[in-house]
Amino acid sequence: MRKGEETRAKILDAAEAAVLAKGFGATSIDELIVETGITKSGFFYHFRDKNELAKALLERYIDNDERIYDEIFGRARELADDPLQSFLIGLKLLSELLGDLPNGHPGCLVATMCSHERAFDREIKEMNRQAALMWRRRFGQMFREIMQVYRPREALDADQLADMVSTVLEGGIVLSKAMQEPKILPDQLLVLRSFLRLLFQPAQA
Amino acid sequence: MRKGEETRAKILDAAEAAVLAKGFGATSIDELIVETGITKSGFFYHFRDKNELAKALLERYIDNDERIYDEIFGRARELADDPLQSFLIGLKLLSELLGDLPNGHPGCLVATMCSHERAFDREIKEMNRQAALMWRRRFGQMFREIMQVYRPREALDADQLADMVSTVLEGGIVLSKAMQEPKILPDQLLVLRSFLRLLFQPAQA
DNA sequence: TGCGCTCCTGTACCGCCAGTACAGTTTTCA
DNA sequence: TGAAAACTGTACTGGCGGTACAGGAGCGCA
Repeated sequence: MRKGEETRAKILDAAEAAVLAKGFGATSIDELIVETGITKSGFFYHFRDKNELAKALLERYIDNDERIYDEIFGRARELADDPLQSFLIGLKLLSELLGDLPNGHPGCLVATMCSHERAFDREIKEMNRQAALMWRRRFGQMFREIMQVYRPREALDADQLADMVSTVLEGGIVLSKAMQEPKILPDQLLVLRSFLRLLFQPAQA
Repeated sequence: MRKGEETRAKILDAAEAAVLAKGFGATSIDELIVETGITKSGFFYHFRDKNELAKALLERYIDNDERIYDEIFGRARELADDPLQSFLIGLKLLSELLGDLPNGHPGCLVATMCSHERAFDREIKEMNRQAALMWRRRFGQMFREIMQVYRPREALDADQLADMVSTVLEGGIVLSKAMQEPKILPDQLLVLRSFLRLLFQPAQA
C-alpha cells in the first residue's frame, strides 16, 4: 500500500515536470519510466492509460493549488481585519511567492489542458471547469465581503472581479513564458492590486 | 509558383485549426495530408519537418494578429482625437469583435507554443518573445500618449500597463476555455477598460 | 510456514506516427 | 516547348501508445 503510493507519486512528479515543459502530447510514457526507474508494465499497473495519468496529474495539481491559496489568503486574513486590506495583502504575498520562484512559475496544468480541449475527454474538461469555478467562488466571496464595506467606483460585480484575478494569473504566466521574463507575473499581480485599491478607494480628492 | 502557395496555405489552415484544438504534439502530419488532399511527399516538399511547420504557422499567426490590432486601433483613432478616449474605444471594439466570434476565440498560438517551450527550438522561442515585445511596444506607445495628457492616479508605467493588456487577453482566452464560456474574454477586456478609465480619470469627486 | 495480496518485471506484439530516401510524373509559366 | 515547380508512389526505419499475459519478489498475517 505504501510503496505503491510512493512509486505513483514519483511517476506524477516526473510527468508534471515533463508536461509543463513540453506539453502532454510530447511527453512519452517511455521517458517517464526511465526517469522513475520502473518498467512499462509497472506504469500501466498504476495508470490504465495516458488519459488516466492526465486525470491524476490534474487532480493533484488543483488540490495543491487550492492548498496554496488557502494558506496565503488565510495568513492575509490574520494580518488585517478589513476585508479590502486583507485581500490586498494576500495579493502582495502571492506576488512575492511567485517572484521568489527561482525559474519563474512552472506553468498551469489547467491552462495547458484546457487549451487543448480535443486531446482530452469530457471528465478532464469538467475538472478544468470546476477548478476555474472554484477560483471564482473563492475570490468572489472575498470581493462580496469587500463590497459590504466599500462601494466600488465603477459598476463591476464580484464574479467579474474574481475572474479578473484568475485572468491576470493565467495571462501573467503566459506572458512571463513568452517574454522569458519571470518577473512579469508577480509584477502584473501588483498592477491588478493597484487597480483594485483604486476601485475601492473612497471617492475623494 | 501560385499553386504552391495555395497548397501551402491549405496545409497551414488545417494545421492551425488542429494545433489550437489538440496541441502541436497531438497533431499528426498524416491527418493534415488527408484533410488537405495531398500526399506525405507533398507535405515534405513544403516543410522540411514538423518544426518548420510550427515556424510558418506562428509567423502567419503573428502577422495576422498585428493586422487585426492595426485595423481596430486605427479605426478607434479615427473616432476620437483624445488618446485616452481612442484607446477606450479600441478596447470596446476589440471586446465586441471577440464577443462576436461564434465559438469564442480559437486560442492563441503564441500561448500554446511558449507554454511548451522545450518542444520547440530557440528560433520559435525568439519569435514568441518578439511577438510579446511587439504587443508591449504597441500598447506602451498608446499609454505614453495618454500619459502626456492624463496623470495616472497610481504610479504605473506605460510598459506595465501595456503588458496588462496582453495579460488580460491571454488570461481571458485561458479562462474562457477552462470555464467553457466564450463571453469571459470580452467581458474581462471591459473590466480592464473600467480600470483604465478609473486610473486616468481626473482626481475629483 | 505458507497463503494471499500488492507491486511490480519480462516478453512479445500491434498499429500509428515522424521522418528519410529517391525515382518518377504532372502542372505551370515564360 | 522546355525547364522549373509542384507534386506522387513506394519502401523503409525507429519510436511510441497500448495490449496481453505469465510470472515473481516482498510483505503482512493466520
